[in-house]
Amino acid sequence: MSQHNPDDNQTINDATLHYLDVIYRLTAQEGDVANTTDIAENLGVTPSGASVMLKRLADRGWVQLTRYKGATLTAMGKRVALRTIRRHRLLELFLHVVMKFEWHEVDTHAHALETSINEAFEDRMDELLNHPIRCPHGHLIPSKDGTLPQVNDVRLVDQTVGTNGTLRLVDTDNSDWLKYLGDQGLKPGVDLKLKDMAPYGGPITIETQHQTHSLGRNLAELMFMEVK
Amino acid sequence: MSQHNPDDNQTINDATLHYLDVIYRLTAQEGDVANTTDIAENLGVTPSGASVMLKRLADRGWVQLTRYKGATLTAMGKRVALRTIRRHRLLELFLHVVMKFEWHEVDTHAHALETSINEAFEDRMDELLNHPIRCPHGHLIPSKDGTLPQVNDVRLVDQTVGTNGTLRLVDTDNSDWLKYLGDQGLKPGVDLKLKDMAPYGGPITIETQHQTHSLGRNLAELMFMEVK
DNA sequence: GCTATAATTTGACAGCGATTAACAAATAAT
DNA sequence: ATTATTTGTTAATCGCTGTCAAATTATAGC
Repeated sequence: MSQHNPDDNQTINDATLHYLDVIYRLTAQEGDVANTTDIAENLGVTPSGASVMLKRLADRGWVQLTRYKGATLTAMGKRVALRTIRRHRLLELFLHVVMKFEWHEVDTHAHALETSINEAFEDRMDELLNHPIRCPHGHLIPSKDGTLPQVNDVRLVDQTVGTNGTLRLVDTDNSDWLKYLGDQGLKPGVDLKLKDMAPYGGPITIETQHQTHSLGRNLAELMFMEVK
Repeated sequence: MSQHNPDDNQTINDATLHYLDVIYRLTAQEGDVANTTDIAENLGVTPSGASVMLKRLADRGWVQLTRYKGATLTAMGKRVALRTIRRHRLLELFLHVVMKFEWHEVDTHAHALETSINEAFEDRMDELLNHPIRCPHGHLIPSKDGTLPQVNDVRLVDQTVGTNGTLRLVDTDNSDWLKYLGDQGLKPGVDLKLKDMAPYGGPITIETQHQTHSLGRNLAELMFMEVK
């Protein structure tokens, strides 16, 4: 499509938006550079295809490219990426809260829609959801001007045994893992206590109101909490 | 976009879906043929562009083409078109009822989204809206197997003065006209009585519960009612 | 029936986002 | 330091949907 957006994101096409989105996510930590292979993988295209496209995006001013090194977003690219991410996360929450999709289903739907909605739709979701700051997984929703809310999320695995707090973010879009965690009641908002951390990458034991859970390190590493 | 639909409408691309949609609407009355210029106009492309694309659609089996005459849909094309129309109309109603958009705004939004949603989204809207049979303008929503509900809509201008009934359909997507009629309270569902029809294409006078309206023939011709 | 006009199609080509195959640079391993 | 491996780029090409200009067909008027 795809160019039927009634307004804004003016004439930026779907492909560009998806590239910017992916590059943004791959360079989320300050100083990071997104490499061609990762970008290609995230978009489901071949590295050579991504390479060609990245050159175009650089020519058009969205991307800062260092040959054989990788890509970052320009200020302009970042602004557009944040707008897409805002729409994606608002969509995820909308799909979950209003349309009653499960939290592990919303990413796929949101992805398909994020480049088709316009500003009025974005604004309407924002109103209906009462200006939320997080998607169902806990990711922050950028404001329209591209700023992110300030929060105190810390990695579960960086805390000491005995820490109390509230689960705030599960940082993955892997549908299977999300379904598993959701079935256990481990979604943002639950209060929990860190009971045990086995050494050498062993499992983490956490306690919620109702039960005790033992999680592999890979899953635990995705989880962020706000300490009480 | 645009090919990010998680499922179904398998790999039929946006352009194809929009062509089929337009051709379906231009051939709604039995026996009609859609001519190239009209199709082009409805899609915002040049007639030559439409001509090229129509040839392709014919080669791919969506369209029945008679050179220099016009296009109709094949059974396959009709099935796909009806699916898109179903999604469009469900979206319109969803946008109106759930997202609180005005009835004259929904067509544009629905158009942008109709090729991006998947079957799960379609089904969910259908459930949330309780399996509706009409969009906000009164157009019928085809079922998933492509059948249209049976109704008794008749043209207002074909009735005799004194007829009572309920407004059921306003057959236009012209946003200005819709806004005007909506502001007058003339939306599907209102009861009305035909008070007067001036001859020679003159205005039609109708009475609703609260007031009397005088409408030009062009507007009146868009309106369909169910006679009491 | 012939001609003027309108509608339609064809041909040549462009832009975009992909692909594959061949080549080049960077990096790690010995 | 040289080689092998991994990663990235280029060149040629494809499929898709368009454009414009020119040629063709249909249609209406006389």
